Amino acid sequence: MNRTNDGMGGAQQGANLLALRSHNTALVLDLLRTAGADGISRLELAERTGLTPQAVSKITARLREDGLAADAGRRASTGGKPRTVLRLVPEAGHAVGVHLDRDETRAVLADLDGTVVARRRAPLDLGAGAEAVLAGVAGVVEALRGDGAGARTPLGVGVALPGPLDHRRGVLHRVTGFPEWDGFPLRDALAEVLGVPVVVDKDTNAAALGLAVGGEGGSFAYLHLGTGLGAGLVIGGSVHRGPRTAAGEFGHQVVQLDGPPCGCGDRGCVEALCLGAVARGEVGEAARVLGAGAANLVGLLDIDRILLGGRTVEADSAAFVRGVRAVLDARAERTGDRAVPVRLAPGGTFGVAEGAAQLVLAPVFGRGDA
Amino acid sequence: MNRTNDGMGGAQQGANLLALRSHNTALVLDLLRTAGADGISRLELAERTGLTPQAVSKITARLREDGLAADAGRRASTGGKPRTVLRLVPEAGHAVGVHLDRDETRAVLADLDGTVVARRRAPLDLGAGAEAVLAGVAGVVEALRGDGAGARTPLGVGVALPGPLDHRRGVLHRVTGFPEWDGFPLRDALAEVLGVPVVVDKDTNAAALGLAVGGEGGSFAYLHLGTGLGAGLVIGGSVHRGPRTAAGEFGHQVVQLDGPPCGCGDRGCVEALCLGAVARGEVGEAARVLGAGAANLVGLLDIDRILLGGRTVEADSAAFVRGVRAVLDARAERTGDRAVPVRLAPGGTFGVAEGAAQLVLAPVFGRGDA
DNA sequence: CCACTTTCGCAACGCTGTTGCCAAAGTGCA
DNA sequence: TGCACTTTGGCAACAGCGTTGCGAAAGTGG
Repeated sequence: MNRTNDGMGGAQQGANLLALRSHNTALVLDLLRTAGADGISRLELAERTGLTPQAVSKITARLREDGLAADAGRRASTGGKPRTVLRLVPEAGHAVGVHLDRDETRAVLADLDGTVVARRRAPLDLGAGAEAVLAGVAGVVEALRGDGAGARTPLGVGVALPGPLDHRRGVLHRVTGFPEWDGFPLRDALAEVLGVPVVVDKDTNAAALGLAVGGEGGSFAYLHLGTGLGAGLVIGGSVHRGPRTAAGEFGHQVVQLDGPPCGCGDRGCVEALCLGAVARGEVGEAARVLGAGAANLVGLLDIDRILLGGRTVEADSAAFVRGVRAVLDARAERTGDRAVPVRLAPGGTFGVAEGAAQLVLAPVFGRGDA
Repeated sequence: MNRTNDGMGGAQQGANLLALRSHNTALVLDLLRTAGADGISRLELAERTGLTPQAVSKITARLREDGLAADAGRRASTGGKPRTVLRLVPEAGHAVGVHLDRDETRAVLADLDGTVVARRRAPLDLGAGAEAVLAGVAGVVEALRGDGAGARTPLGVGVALPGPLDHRRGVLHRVTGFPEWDGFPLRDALAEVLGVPVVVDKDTNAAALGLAVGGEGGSFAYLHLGTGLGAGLVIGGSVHRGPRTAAGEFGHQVVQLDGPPCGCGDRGCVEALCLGAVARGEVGEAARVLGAGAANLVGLLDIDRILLGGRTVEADSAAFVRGVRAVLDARAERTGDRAVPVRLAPGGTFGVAEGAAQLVLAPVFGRGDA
C-alpha cells in the first residue's frame, strides 16, 4: 500500500475498499505495461503482486471489460492447461506531454504504454504574454489530438518546463528572464483552456519519470547537463520532488568551498565548475567535477545508478561517462562496495516531452503521487 | 496506503483486507500516540485519517478490547453530546533499545509511546569476541526486563551501532577496527539468544528515527558530529536508508575538490575539513563547512529542517547552530525561499538508545518498513 | 483412451469500510 | 422544569473486497 512519501508533513491517509481496489488494479496494470507486447499470465501476476490467483482473475476480468486488457495468446503447456497470456491495450488511453523549452515547444501524444503516436514542435516566446503562450500550447495539443488515430479526448496533459515551480498546486515560481510568469497558475489556466486535467513539473523531474517508467528500476539520479545543470531523483521507483518541488537542485551543490563564483551568488558550485571546464575545452575535468557531485549523491542517498543526459553531455558522451565512472569506481574501491553504474540516458529531442506525458500516465499505474 | 519507498527495486506488493486493516489501525494508533495524554476524540481521528466515523469506532473498539486504547474523559460540549476522548495505553507494550557505542553499551526500556521506563549502561569491548558481546547485551536486556514494572516480554529489541550494515538482513558489514565482525549476522544471533525479534540499524538512523517519532514531522536531516560525521535522513516521516542501508554517508561528501586528504582515502570531505577545523580550535570555520554540506543537502532533497547533534556539536552548540544557520540563511536569501531552520537536536546520552527502541515500536504505528 | 496436471471461473464466505437509523447526552430557550 | 435541538456514537443491514472450495476446461503423457 502506498504512503505518499514525497515530503508531505501532513496526516497519513486512511484507506478504504475503493483505495484498496485502485491500488491492486494499478499494480496489475503496471505489470501488464512492463510486460509489453509479450504479455503476462494471471498466475505470474499473482506471484508478482502477492495476490491470490483468484483475486487477479477478478481484477483482470474488470480490466478486460473496461477494454484496458486483452488476451494475447497462450504459453506452452507445462503438463496441464496452458496459461492464458494477457496484455495491456495501449490504445485504451492517451496522454499529451508538452515540453516548454527556452525557445521551442515540443509535444508528443503517447498511448497508455508510453509509445509516441505523434509529435509536434512549435516556436515558443515566453515574453509574448500568458495568453499567447497558452493559445500556442492549446494549438499544439489540438493538433496532436488530430494526429492521433483515435479521436478520443486524452486523459490529460503533462507540461514540463525549467525553473522552480509548485508541482502540487501547478503554479510557476520563477522563470529565468521572465519575471511576469512568477506565481502564474499554469496548471489551472491551461486546464481551463484545454478542458482536460493538466499536470506540471520541472523538466528534469519529467525526464527522470520517463526513465523510471521506461524500465529504469530502483533508485537512480538523472543528471542533466545542458545550458545549466540539474538532476531528477528517483527513489524506489518514484520521483522525489520534496514538499516544495525544490529537490534536485544539483547544479548548485558546492564542491569547491570558496571556489570560483557562480551565477547563483554562491561559490564553487558544480554547475559553475563543470560548465567552466567545458568552456575551456577541458571535458575531462568537467566530467571529474560532475563525478564528484555524483559520488556525493551516491553516498548520501545510496542510489543504484547514475544516468547522464543533456546537450552538453551528448556532445561528448563517451568522455563524460568515462570521467564520471572513473570517480565512482575509485569511490567503490575505497569503500569496498560494488561500483555504481554510470550510463548515458536514452532520450533524444523529445525525451522530456515523453516524460511529461508520463506525468499523466504514471498515476494510472500507481506511480507518482497525483 | 503505503508503498515501501526505501529503495526496494522489487515488485510492489498487493494489498488484501488484512493489510488494509493493519494500515488503518496503525494510522489510528499513531494519532493516539501523537496526541499523548491529552487524548483524541473519534471524530477527530476520522477527520485526520479520512475514514468515516463509524470505521474509526470499529477500529478503536478493537484497540480497546486489545488493551491498546482506553477512555480519557470527554471534551466540553459544543451544543450536543460531548466527544469521548481516547488515549493510547502506553503500558500495553514495551521495547528495548540498545546502543552499542565504541566502548559502552547503553540501553533503555521504553513503553509504547516511547517513554523511557528504565536505563542501563555497561562497558563494551568489541574485541572480546561475538559470544562475550552477545552475552553482555543479553545481560543488559535481561536486567531491563527486571527493571520494568510489567514483567511481560518486550515486543522486540532494537540495536543501533556505528558503521555500515545491512538493515534488512541484520548483518554487519564493517566495524572500524574490528574486522572479525565483518559479515556477522547480529540480528539473527541476538534474536536466538534473546528469544524476541531483533532489529539492527546504524546509530545515525536510529537517532533520526527517534527524532521523527518524537515529533519532528516532515523531512529533515540529523547531522551527527562526534568522533566522525554522519547523517540520518528522514523523508516524509520515514528514515531513508537506501537498498544497502548505505544512505547518510554525509561525512564523506566532498566540498573541497582536491582538498586535504581524509581518512577515507578521498580529499576534501566534510568530515576531514570539519574535524580539522575543530582540532585547530576554529569552531566557526567548522560550522561553516558543516553548513555548506547542509546547504547541499537542502538543495538536493528539499528538506524542511536541519538538526545538529553529537558530542563535538554539543561542546559548542551555540556556535555550530549559528554558523550552520548563517550558511543556510545566505542560501535562502539567494534563492528567495524561506530559510531552512537549524536547531540543536534533543537527545542526550541515551538518545540513540531511545531511537533504537523505536526501531521496534515505529512499525506498530505504521512508520518504518519492517 | 484415460489418468494426470494445470489453469481458471463460479459460488459461498469472511471481513472490510459504509450507510441508515436510533439511543444517549449534552445545550439553550421558553 | 420541560422541551426542542444538536452532536456523538453504537447497532444492524449492506456493498464490495480478496479468499476458499470446488469443478469445468484444456492441455500432456503413457
